[in-house]
Amino acid sequence: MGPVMPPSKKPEASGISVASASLSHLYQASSLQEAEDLDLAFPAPLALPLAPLTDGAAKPEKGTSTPGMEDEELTNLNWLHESKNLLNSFGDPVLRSVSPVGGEGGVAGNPGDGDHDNMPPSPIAGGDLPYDADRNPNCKPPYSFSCLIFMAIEDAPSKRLPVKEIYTWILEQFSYFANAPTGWKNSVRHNLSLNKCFKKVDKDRSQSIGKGSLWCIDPEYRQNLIQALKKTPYHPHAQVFSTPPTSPQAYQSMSSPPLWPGSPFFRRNGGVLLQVPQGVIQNGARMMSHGLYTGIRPLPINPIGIRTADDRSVLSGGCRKRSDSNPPCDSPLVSSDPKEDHTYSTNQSDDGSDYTSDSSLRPIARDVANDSDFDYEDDEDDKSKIQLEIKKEEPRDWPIDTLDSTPSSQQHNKKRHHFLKAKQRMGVASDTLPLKKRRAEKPPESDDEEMKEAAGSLLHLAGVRACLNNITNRTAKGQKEQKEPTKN
DNA sequence: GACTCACTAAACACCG
DNA sequence: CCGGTGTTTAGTGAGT
Repeated sequence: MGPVMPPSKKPEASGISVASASLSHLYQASSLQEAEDLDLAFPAPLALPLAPLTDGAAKPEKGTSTPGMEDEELTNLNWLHESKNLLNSFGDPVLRSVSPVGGEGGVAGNPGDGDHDNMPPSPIAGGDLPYDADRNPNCKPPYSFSCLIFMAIEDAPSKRLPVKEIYTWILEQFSYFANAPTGWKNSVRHNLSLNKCFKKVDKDRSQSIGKGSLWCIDPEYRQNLIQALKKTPYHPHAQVFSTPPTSPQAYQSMSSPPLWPGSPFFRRNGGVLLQVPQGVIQNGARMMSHGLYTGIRPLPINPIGIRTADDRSVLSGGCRKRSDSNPPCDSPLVSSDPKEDHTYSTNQSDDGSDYTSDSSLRPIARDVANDSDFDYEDDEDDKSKIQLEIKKEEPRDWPIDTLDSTPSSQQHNKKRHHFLKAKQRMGVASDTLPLKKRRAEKPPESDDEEMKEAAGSLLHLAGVRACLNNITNRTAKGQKEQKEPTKN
């Protein structure tokens, strides 16, 4: 059922330090069940009853929590757990054979797009129909290659994979590629080479993986990939946001679960991806995480299904790889140079700013990654470390609208505009402005509160406020009890 | 229409 | 020599 790691070698640490206690357990849990057996995954209780899990995974019991976790983490894991429940209600095939989201533009595009007729056509290329994994087992994954590679690598215990195993992982997770011509492999290699997010690890002499190198995620851009991943697989149901279901049951009856939080990759990793940038957590996800309806994802500002420039830039701009030499961070690996540019990747963020060449503009991931020898694998509590680091170096203007992508909807366009107006009223730079400009325009201290308000405005516009209030009231007590007394 | 982005295709070099 | 891997360039389609 769940994703299966290729029966391959899992190279031990060569270039990279490995193994954190908690996080590595999360990573190494080969299944959700295992992760939960370790009491690591989805530790936060839910305040409201959810449908029973269908995969047999134990639902965290009310009142239990993972010691040492921050409340934000807990609340986000709440969100994760909710998502997991939701996803479980849809079954695994959904995760493996999802339809493209948000039209053709940009989403793993091509085999299946028009001119490549030997590919199975995308059954719902327009993104207007709910995907149906049963009926369309070979529909195109909604993930870009960047995301696919990212997931593959992240899914590996060592966080490094040779390209061949990346192929394998993708094939195992998405049957779509089994029937696809091998061109996608070229795309994978192309992406590995050009995308800054991916770095080549110098092969350990002792390792005999055959040809090629190991590839890993550049910690500097990991957050970008996470962002990209979060927004990529989203199902095109505008009503998810416009008219939130009034009950968990209603929500679960919806045919458009958020894929990302419950993806095999995500489940395997026990919610690690919830380490979203602080701006997201504080301004949106945190609020939303009190809700039960994971379909109402944090700050669904984007018109659903539309991959905006912001969206795309997360994949490319922040994650661009320069062709040769050197890593900017202390990452052990490597063969990329964020100081150079590339034709395919201009290394611009959504705004056109180049935060690879301007360290001050780099996303938080940089700070996390560059913080001495930060390695998301090697610290005992690196998970919380990440949270803490993110807290410290919040990318204030981490585009909030990078959270979602589902098919375009006028309603959501309107909401987005409302939100932008709200932000403007509050003096917050529009997220449509280039990152540099936004940073320049923003008052350094107040934006957090402003963003919270903006988030609130948006949520209100999205019609989820009432829902939130309900949930918050109901869960406030329980969450209070869960919080660790010492934070930060 | 310009620009940006993700992607495919192809060519080429390198290596085991 | 062959095949896999990695890099680079060109071109396309889509969104902004």
